[in-house]
Amino acid sequence: MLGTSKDRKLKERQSRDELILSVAKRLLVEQGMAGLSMQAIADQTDYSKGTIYQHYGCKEDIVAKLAISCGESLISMIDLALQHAKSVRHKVVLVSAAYFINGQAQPEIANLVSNLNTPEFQEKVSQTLLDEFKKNEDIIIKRILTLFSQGTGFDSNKVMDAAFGWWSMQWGVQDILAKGWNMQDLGFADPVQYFFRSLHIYLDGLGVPEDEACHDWAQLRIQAQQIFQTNCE
Amino acid sequence: MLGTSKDRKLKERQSRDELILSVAKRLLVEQGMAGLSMQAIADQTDYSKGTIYQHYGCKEDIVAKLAISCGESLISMIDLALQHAKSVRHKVVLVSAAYFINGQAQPEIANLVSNLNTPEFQEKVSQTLLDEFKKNEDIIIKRILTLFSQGTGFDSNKVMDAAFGWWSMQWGVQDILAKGWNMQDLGFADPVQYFFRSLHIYLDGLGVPEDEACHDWAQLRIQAQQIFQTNCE
DNA sequence: TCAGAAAATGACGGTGCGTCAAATTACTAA
DNA sequence: TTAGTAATTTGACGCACCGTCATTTTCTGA
Repeated sequence: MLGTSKDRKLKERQSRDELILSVAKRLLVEQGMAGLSMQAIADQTDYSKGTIYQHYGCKEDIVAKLAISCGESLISMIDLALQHAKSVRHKVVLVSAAYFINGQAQPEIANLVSNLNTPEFQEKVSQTLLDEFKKNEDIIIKRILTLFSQGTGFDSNKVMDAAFGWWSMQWGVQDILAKGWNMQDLGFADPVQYFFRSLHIYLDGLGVPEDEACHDWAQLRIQAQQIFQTNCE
Repeated sequence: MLGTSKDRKLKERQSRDELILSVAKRLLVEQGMAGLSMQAIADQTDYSKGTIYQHYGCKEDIVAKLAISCGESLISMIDLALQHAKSVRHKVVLVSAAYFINGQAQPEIANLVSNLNTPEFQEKVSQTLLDEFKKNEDIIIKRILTLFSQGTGFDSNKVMDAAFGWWSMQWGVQDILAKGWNMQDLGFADPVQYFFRSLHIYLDGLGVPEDEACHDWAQLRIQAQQIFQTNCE
């Protein structure tokens, strides 16, 4: 009987936690970072500010939590991509596709990631969550390193070069998309398409063998969505 | 006599403007974005808040102004790079070097650039300054487009691809450096070196002819600093 | 039913932004 | 020189948000 009461409390706490996160997410989607205030979350959850603070020590912790779970869904998509594709090139391209599809599924959250790396943010967010967030980045880069070290014959230096280049390119585009940087004005109608073309150029430079299965983004997109569907429903 | 009085006022205003910007810059360098408050600027300039607000309608405008002048110095460095280098590859590499050297000369300011592209920021900053900022980006991307269209034989599509890939890579690394993303933990000791290696790989993929004059970053750095010295003294 | 623990609350102090009526300074013309 | 006017400067004020904590409310188990 004692257990029951504790269990119930735990469940209640957890469901409230979910409520907080979902309200935070909605606020973020509807009003952006500026609209995300602890008071607003309190109002919309019908709890008081103090109660919210028992779950998260600061606004930044909430944002971090959202970003972390977004990162987790990305990782699981990446894993599916790596399982599915055969050639190295196909794998790389599908991993990038995972980024875009994950980003399109929850744009507001995916865009938070770049905030997490600012000093102002890191000063405030709790160490635990920051570590968790960094662990996700670590996992992804490790996946990329193994990806490039298997089946290419690259030595370890070249593997690093390859991973770094991919990483910076991916991050660059991500940020370009995130900031809504109007590439149209600069003459780039569809950044994602340009990205994939550039990525292929980079892979050419690395000497990664071609693979027709992954040259067209429109096609790849459908392919990727099928692979990732477990995460998209 | 009437003119003199007006002139004096104009000069006073301008010198105060410079004072405000220099104080803002110092605050930014010493305490980061968090330490940059209108009150702090007022205190340190010995003017009142109201007076500061006659120069800049909001904090964001000040940041924008700093970022714009940083962008201008970058552009002049890029122009020097383009004048100086002969081969396409050398030009591209020197332009990237300009980014790094400009960024290292004034890291706190260079890192602001990514802030300017957030929606929160753009909501607040004045349209005039935002336009000016965007014009700088426009200028740079145009330089890159001409760079890739001259002496390569690329058709206009390939020129766009080339420019986009370079742009995203450059921006990706810039952000990685800006956020102090500890690449060391991930195994990348010197991101800038990795970047240049990746850039060469990308240029290889594009089919841009090799040029020994620009393969080593340590060497290139010295070269670049000489070219840019007019901006660095 | 009730005492004591646990949890929720929101008023409060603190900080920063941006405004604006009042005070100060500068200018002009007699 | 001086009185009146225009321009400029000032900082107190209203507002919004953060994070805290004494008080109140709810829960628990005897």
